[in-house]
Amino acid sequence: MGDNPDFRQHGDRIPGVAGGVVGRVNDLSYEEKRERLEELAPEELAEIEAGDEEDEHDLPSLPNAAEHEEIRMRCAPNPNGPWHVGHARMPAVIGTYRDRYDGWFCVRFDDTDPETKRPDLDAYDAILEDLEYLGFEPDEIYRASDRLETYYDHARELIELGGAYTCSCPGEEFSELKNAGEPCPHRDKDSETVLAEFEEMIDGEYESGELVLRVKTDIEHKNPALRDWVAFRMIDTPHPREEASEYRCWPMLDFQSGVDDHLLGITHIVRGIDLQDSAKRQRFVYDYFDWEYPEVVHWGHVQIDAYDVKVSTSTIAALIEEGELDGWDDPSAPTLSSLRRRGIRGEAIVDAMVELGTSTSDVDLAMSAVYANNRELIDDDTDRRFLVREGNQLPLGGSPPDEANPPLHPDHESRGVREIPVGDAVLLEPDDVPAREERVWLKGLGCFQYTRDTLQYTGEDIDVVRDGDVDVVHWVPARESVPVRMRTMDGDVSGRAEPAVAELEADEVVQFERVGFARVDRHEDDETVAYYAHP
RNA sequence: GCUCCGAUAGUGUAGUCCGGCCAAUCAUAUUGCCCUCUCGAGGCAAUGACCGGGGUUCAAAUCCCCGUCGGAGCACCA
Repeated sequence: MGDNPDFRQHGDRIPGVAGGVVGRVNDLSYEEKRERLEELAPEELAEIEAGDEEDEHDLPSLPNAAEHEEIRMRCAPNPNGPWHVGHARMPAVIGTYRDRYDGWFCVRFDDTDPETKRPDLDAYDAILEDLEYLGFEPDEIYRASDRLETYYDHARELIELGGAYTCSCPGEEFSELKNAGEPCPHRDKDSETVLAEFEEMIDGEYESGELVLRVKTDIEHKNPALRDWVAFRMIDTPHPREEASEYRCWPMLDFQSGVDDHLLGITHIVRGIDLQDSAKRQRFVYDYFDWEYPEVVHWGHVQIDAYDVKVSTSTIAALIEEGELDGWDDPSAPTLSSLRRRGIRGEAIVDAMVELGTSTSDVDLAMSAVYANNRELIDDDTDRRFLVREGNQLPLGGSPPDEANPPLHPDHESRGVREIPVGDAVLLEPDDVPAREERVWLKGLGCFQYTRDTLQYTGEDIDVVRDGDVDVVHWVPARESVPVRMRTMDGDVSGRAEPAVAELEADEVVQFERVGFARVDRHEDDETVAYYAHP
């Protein structure tokens, strides 16, 4: 139409004409379409078929991936506690990219604040365990607190390049100058003085707040967030790691992370929008050193539905401290260790995180998506068992069989059947107790009518269920069942299970029929403890 | 106040760069039906979205402008 403006007045007929053609094309088989396209436009076909491979990935391609010999990424957690569900996003995404590009990723603990974000010594290993649970093994592990000398060396070099200055302005005063776009009096110091003062910082000759090293950026930059930011500051509190406890002069994230990303050969940085300006800040350092900045992907925050507690390490820690939660793996804690204890596979979480993509807007993760993934992973392998929660006891009459033999898995009869002794009374969940004179089908056992306070065995065959007149319910023998405490997100539920549950291996995941999936946690003297996963 | 981002069904996502049956993809969710000795699994179906307003154009989810809403940074936190 650009070539033939005369056609424009007939533009509204395009849908009619194109529609017919599209209709005819849609009627062709896949092979016919492919053949026809090969005749008309082989290069288009090639593009489409390349695209087909692309479509198998849930994540968008990494920017300029082809230009790098090896895709190298890092996961840079602050070890201030075990991971919550939201933390799974980073390993899920970069681990998925690593597999896709045959790349590399490391875990680098950015533990450079011994005070405000004080590292928790147990968290280093806890995080690595969480990572293993998710199914990833890092190619390398680093701790920033091992690398202080490297950061100092680069700071010295930066000072010699005239890219940094020591500054003793109180924070508030500097902030005012900065917001006005005015340099502070320390900005023009010669580099010998700066270097000497920086060495004194390293030697611990200043106290917290007395002197910082700033990167000289552009004091009039239109974005105030980028103006002369702090690279090193003094911290009086010793680092909890023995190896790092003597250091007092600590780099800020933007300096440490910027230097490390270069030294580790990181090609792609994935991080949250809270660090949107980090790349812009770090670029000033990169420019001084004449380094090339990695590609950056930013994503928004993840909210997770289904949890009452706020998903943040410090909030969870506080709730544990107050006794609101039993620990990091309490069933209602939004942590990875909790999901693991509930029998949810790390893979289910990873898949859900990958499905979220890498959009810069904030996203909500629906736990139902994780549950759906997990159900798909485990359903086929999971044996069925009966658990009756807060059961009502009902005597049996009419000489029912001594033993019931429901299958371990309805879709796999070859796995065999369970052997559940019946006895002279059963427990039913309150909602399942039939009305007077009504019938109910006890799964794997038979049909019963509720008459004169007893369940009378009627001996009818399964057709009564197929006719739709009789509800099918789960049950346990009143006497030979075993006590179970099932821990759920909404609190503990007591119940009784078929006897074999007392013999299950810890860690086995079962489906309590009509209740949901749960993981057997342990057997205590008087009860079995299970953790509920999901319906 | 200054500076950056972003906005497609309940949720997430594809499409946006390069406008053209996009009366919009897929998954999940919810509901109904079929199947099943589970409320699980499987099958089928329904529900449900381009933030608003202008502009450009024969044609706008897509490009431009203005709003609105949301997020982020302006830390000696990460």
